[in-house]
Amino acid sequence: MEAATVKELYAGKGKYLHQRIQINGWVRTLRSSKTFGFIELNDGTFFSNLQVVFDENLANYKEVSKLITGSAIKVAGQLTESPGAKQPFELKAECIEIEGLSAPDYPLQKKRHTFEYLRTIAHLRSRTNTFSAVFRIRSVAAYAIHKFFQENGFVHVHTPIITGSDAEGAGEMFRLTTLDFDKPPRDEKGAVDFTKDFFGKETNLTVSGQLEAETYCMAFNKVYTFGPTFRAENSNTPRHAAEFWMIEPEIAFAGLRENMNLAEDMLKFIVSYVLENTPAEMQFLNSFVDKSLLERLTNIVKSDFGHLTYSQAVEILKKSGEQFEYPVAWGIDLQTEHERYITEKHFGKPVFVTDYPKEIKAFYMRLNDDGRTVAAMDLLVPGVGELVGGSQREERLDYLSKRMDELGLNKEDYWWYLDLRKYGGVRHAGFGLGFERLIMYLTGMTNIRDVISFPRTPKNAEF
RNA sequence: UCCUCGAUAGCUCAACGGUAGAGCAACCGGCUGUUAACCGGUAGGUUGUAGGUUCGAAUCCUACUCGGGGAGCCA
Repeated sequence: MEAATVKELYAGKGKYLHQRIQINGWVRTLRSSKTFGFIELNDGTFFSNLQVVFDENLANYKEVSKLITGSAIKVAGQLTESPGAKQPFELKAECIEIEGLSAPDYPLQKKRHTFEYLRTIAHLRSRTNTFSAVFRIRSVAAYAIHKFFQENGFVHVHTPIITGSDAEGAGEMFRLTTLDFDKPPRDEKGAVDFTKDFFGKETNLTVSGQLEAETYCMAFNKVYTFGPTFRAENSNTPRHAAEFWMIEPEIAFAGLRENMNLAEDMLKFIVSYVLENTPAEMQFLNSFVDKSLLERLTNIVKSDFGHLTYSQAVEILKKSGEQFEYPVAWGIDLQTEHERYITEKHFGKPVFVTDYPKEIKAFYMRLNDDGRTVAAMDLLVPGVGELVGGSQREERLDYLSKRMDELGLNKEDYWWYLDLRKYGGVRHAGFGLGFERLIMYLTGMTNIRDVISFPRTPKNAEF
């Protein structure tokens, strides 16, 4: 008999009822009495479990009734309507084959565990309801992202993970080397001689694929990257990880307005797609993790995102009458508390803040006509804060060169980036979306370590 | 990195200067429709680590390690 899946049983709408089937899965919990018992079986294909009923007619009744949580079994029997209220059908076992026993010290109980404890058993936590929901949603969301961009004419670019430029300007980098740490080769000045290293120069793990993506944007018009990113910042917060995934679209012949429209369309598409395709998971998270999750996500799809400039945001904050811990003044970057006020209290929905002072933004952002702000945009969302950061890029070679000089950047390191402005450079724009922050937003999980399978954070690279 | 709170049985917690306990899990037994099943029993501990104060420390003090929350950096 070929094995069916629990997903098929739920999708089959009665097709399997009163049929003999086989299901392979893992015991989530077991309740037994003298002559019969129940097993909650999860086969990994679906969020919900299948209730298996077994009785003393089984040849191995005694062994089955003593199965420890986590054990793997194969069950053959007839699918019937269930008299119990909590499940539409159940499997009357005729034969249960024990495929892999679990040990008595199995660390997962049917009781609720703290997320902190589950992080210490990250190799097993995917067997819990919450992590089963989170990681299926993560998978579906990743698919939705590719679907959105592919269906809108974007080309997916795999930008390098190893980068030779040490000046991408987005934070501390992890150095990559094959040199012997105990006795590295030295040059005549006594410094480490990286010309003897694997690549013949200093190399690091990427902190952003944006600059490389821009080069492909000038060939394909619309491109996106979706890959891992590494930051060696000593950030100890629920929102930062040393290894995370980013989505970075880049569009040609487009400015800030098109950029914001793209971000809004993309976000709405992903949210709708996830809501539509993982209803059981969303319902569970809404009940046990974040009671306002469904309302918030539905609201996202329906509402038009807010728009205001940085200057307007500063005015609103000044007039708000709120007591902020940090002062509000034009020219200073918005603090987390300021961003939260704007998106959560003043607007109550996602908001684009645009046109920041050039001093607090990156060198590649396009200078506005006022000469003191750049065409930048941050998307702030309730609960998570900054979800998207982007800008129109400076396509004018003279402006870009001048700005790099002002900031003391070595233009030789960026020769290929500057070439883009020389050979048919056009208006273009793009943004970066932190994938894990999106997953946090989609699931209601409040710690980034709980939306990454094996999170890497300062002092933690277990597994 | 800074501020702050915490660490006691496998898990979740209690004991707040005077003999370390409970629920769940595990193990043994009972129970004919359970669903965080229920009922009875057994076993389980150098109280995060290292010092100090005290007749006596899980409890008070110091340092360190790890974890939570907040901040910075950012996505």
